[in-house]
Amino acid sequence: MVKPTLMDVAAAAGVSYATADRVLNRRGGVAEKSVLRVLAAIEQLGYTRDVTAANLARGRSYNYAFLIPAQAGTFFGEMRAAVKAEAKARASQRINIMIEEVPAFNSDGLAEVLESYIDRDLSGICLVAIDSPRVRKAIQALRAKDVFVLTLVADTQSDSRDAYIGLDNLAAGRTAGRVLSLASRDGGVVLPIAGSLDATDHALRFKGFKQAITFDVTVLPVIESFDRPENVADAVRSTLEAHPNLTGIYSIGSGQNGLFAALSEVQKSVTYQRPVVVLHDLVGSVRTALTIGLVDAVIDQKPDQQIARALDAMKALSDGETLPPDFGTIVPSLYFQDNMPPAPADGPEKGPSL
Amino acid sequence: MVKPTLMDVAAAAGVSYATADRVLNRRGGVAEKSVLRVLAAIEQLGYTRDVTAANLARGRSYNYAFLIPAQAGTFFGEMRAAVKAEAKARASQRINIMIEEVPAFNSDGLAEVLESYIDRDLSGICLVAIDSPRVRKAIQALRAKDVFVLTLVADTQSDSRDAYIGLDNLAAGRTAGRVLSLASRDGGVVLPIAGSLDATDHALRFKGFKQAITFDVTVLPVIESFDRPENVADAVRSTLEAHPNLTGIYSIGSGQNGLFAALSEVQKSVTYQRPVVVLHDLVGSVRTALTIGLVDAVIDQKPDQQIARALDAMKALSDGETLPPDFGTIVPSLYFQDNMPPAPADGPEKGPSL
DNA sequence: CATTTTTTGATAGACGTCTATCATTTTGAG
DNA sequence: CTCAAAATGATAGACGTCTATCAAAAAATG
Repeated sequence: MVKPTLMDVAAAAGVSYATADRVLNRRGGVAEKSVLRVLAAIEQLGYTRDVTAANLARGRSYNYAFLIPAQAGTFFGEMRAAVKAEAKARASQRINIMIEEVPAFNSDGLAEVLESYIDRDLSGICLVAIDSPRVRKAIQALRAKDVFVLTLVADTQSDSRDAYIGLDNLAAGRTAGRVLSLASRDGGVVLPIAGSLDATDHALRFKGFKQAITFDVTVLPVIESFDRPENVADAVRSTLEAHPNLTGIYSIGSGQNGLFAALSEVQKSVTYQRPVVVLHDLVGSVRTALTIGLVDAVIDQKPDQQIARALDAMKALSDGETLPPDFGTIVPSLYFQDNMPPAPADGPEKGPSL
Repeated sequence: MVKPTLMDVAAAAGVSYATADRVLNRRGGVAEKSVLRVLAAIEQLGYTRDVTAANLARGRSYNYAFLIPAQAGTFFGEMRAAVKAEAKARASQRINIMIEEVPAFNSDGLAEVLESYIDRDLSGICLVAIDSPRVRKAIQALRAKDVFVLTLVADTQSDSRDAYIGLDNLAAGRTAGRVLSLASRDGGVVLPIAGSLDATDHALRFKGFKQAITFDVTVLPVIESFDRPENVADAVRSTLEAHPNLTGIYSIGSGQNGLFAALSEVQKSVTYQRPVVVLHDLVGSVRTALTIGLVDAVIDQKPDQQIARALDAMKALSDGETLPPDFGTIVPSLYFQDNMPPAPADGPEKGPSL
C-alpha cells in the first residue's frame, strides 16, 4: 500500500533501475519492447514520480520574480503583501520569490528592470504589463532564455507572453450593471465614471456594464475622470444636482477618495435616497467606505488569488505541463458589507520547529 | 546566494552538524550557549529547513481521508470532484488522499465508517459532521490516535474537533437579504423558504437574512419545506397568488427543482414582473437556472476552495503549525449570470514527462 | 563467425535532511 | 585533581531520484 518507487517499477517491468530511469527521463537508447514494458508497469502500479525527491537530486529550485508597480495604498499594495505571504509560505518548498518595485505607469522604467533580469537565473517572471516596443523586446529576450513570462492585471499582445492572469473585466462590468439594474427595478438613472476609456480594462468594464443594464434604466454619458479625485467629486456633485433622482453610480476606475467626499456630503442631507454605488477593488479606504455604508457593493479582483494562480501557473509551466485555456481568468467577486472577507493578515507563524 | 543548508548554519555557528541538528529538532542535550549560537546563525543566514528533503528522509507522507456524503447531483458531488482534483494535484508531493462515500443523513452510517478508519495510518480525516454520541465517540477515538479531525460544511461541538471549515451562514443570509433589499428599494414583499429551521445552518442564514432586510421591506413568514420540491413549488405558487406584488424569494435550503418549476410557470405569464430570486449553491441545475435567467443570484460556498482550505489546514496541523482563528471561515460568494465561474473541469493533464 | 552497434545492468555519488551510534572533549561536583 | 556527567563531534546509512560511467550482454551487420 505504500507508494511505489521507480525501483518497484523496474522490478515489475523486469528491467533494471537504469533502464526504467532511461524511459522515465527519455534518455533514449532503449528497445521498443522495454519501453512498453516500463510504461505498462508505470500504468499498472500507478507510479508517480516523487517530484520533491527529483528536485532535490537535481538541485533544482524555482526562482520567480514579481515586478509590482510602486503605488502605495492601492490595489498593488495588497498585491505586494500577497506576494510576500506566498513567498514565505513556499520558501520551504524550494521556491524562491523575488519582489521588485517598478515605477508605476512608466514603460521605460519597467523595461529597464526587465532588462536587468536577463542574466539572473530565473524560471519565471511576472509583471504588470505596460505595452511598448522596448518592453516587448525585453520580454522576448527573457523568453529566449527560457524564462516564462506571465502578465498580471494588465496584458500585452497575447503571443508575446506565456500566460495572462487577470480579471475578466467584461464580467466585472456586467456584474456592476446587474447590481444597478436590480437596484433600479422601476426605472432609474445611473452614472458611469471611468478613469479613461482608452485604457482597455476600463473600456471593457464599461462595455460589460452597458450590456447588463436593463432597458428601463437610463445610462448617463460616461465621465472620464483620469482617476483624479477632484474630477470624480465634481462629476458626482454636478450630476446629483442635475439628476436628483439618480439611482446608481458605477465607478469604473480609481480616484475613489473624490467619490467618498461627494457621497458623504449627500449622506448628510437626507432629503433623498442616495444612489446605489458600485466600485472596484476592496482596498483600505474602500473597505472602510463599504463598512460604514457609504457605498453598497465592491467588485474585487482578488489580488491574493491572482498571485497564487500566477505561481501555480509558473510552477506548472516549469514542470512542463500545459495550462488549461482560461486558467488565468479571474472571476470578479462581488462584496457587500455583509460578505466582506477579513482584511488580509499575516500568515500563520511558525518557528523552526519539527 | 544559494539557499543555506543546515551545514552552513553549523559552520556559521561554529558547531558540528550534529549539534545544529540537535537544536533544530529539539533533541536536547545541548548547552545553552550553543543553542543560542545556532539560533543566531539560523536567524542571520535566514535558514529555512527544506521540508521536502526532511519528509523524504523521514519517509513521511501525509495520508488524509475525506468522507463525503453520497448524494448525487448536489453540492456534495462538486465536493467529491474537488477532492479528486486535489488528490491528483498533490500526489507528487507525498500527500495521499482517500475518498470514501458515506450514506447521507445517517449518523450511524457515518460513525461506522469513522470507526473503520481507526487503525489505518492516517494523519487527518475530514468529514461532514452529523452530531450523535456514537459519532462523537468515534471522533474522540481518532483524535486519541493523533489523527487530526476536521469538520466540513456541518460542524460538531467545537471542542471535539481540530477545526471546522465551512460557510459563514450568517454572512450568507445577510448577503441574500442585502440583494433582495436592494432589489426592493421602494418597499416590497419577500418570501423566505427554508428546509428546516431546526438545522443550524438554515436558522443562521435566516437570521442573517432578517438582519439585512431594510425597514421598508416586508418579510413574509418563513416557510419550511423540508427540502421537498413539491412543498417548495406549492409554497411559491400559493404565495404568488396571495401576493401578486411579491418582489423577492430567498430559498435557504434545497428542493430547488420545485422552485424552478413554479418559477417557469410565472415566467410564461408576463403580467407582472417576476420576483427576484436568490438561492444557494451553484450546482448543476442551479447553474442552468441562473444562465437562462430563471433566478437572479446564487450564493455559493465554493466547494473547491473548502477542500483546498481543508487540506491546507490538515497539512499545517501535521507540520505542527497553529491555524489562525478564522481560518476555516468561508466567505460566501455571490454570483449573477454575469460573473459565474466556469463549471469545474478536470485539471491539467500531465504525462510522466521530465 | 567475427565484429560492430545497440541495449542493458550495476553501481557510485550527489541532493538536504533525519536518526542513530560511538568516540571524544568539556564541564561540574566532590 | 578525579571521575562521572554532560556536551559535542564525526560519521554512516537511509529516503527517492538524477546523472554518469563502465562493463556485460544481446542484437544486427557483413
